[in-house]
Amino acid sequence: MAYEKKIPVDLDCPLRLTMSLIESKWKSCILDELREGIPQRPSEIHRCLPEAAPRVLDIQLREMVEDGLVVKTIYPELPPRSEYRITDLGLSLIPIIDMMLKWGKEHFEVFEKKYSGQSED
Amino acid sequence: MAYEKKIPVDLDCPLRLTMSLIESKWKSCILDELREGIPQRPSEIHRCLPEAAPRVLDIQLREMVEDGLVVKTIYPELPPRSEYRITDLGLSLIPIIDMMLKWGKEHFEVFEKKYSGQSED
DNA sequence: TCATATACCGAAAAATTATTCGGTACTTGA
DNA sequence: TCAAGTACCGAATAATTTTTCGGTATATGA
Repeated sequence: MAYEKKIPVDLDCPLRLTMSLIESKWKSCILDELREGIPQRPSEIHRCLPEAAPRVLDIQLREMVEDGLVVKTIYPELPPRSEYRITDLGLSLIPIIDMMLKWGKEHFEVFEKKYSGQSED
Repeated sequence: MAYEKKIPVDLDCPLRLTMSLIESKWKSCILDELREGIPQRPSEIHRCLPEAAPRVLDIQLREMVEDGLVVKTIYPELPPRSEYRITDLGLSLIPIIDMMLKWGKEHFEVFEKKYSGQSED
């Protein structure tokens, strides 16, 4: 595991279970990236999400493999090559991702105004 | 604001905008609690979510007020009384909460097995 | 030879979020 | 008078997550 948790995930709450799989900073974006089912190399994912530190994507992709949301294929070549592909389990989260995407687009302006003067202190 | 962020929320990504409103540990549960539209006092919310530290609920409720997901009514009485009620904006997130609730219930067993030996180290 | 690209990892630092503790102020009921 | 309940808040601490930095190893092209 990437991060050792001292407090276990609360499995009694279905809401928190679902959240725990997608709440990390880039996981929802990764799922959105892989949604078409086309396998992508880590370097491609990095380029699609340039604001994310490559190390975080590594870590979050590995967690998503552990959670069964994506699968990883390693090709024994040099220079090294590997690919990540979304699984059926990962695909089953896409409707949720879509609703969040839709909601975010619809309510954009409200928060654009609200947080326009964010980092001035 | 409760926690001062040094890195601003990425408003360019609708997904991350939506996530930022609900990803805190108890916000989705609070929305689920208030979904019926019945105003609830902080102490009632605390009792409904006994695993949450009261202080966190205070902070997250305040953030949700700032984000316009709930409204707070303070009654100028003694002992003090106040109530939180979900807004239309908050209600518009309920379909997303519902899908996550549904997904979590449907995929429970997989993760129950996977994380059964979590806190043994 | 040297820079760049590939994929990955460990360790430390920084940032964020959650928790605990103690305090304010006033009321009711034992 | 004292305990408990109400609603808060500040500050310190703990836990978690993200970021940065440097390193491994090999291949290609300038």
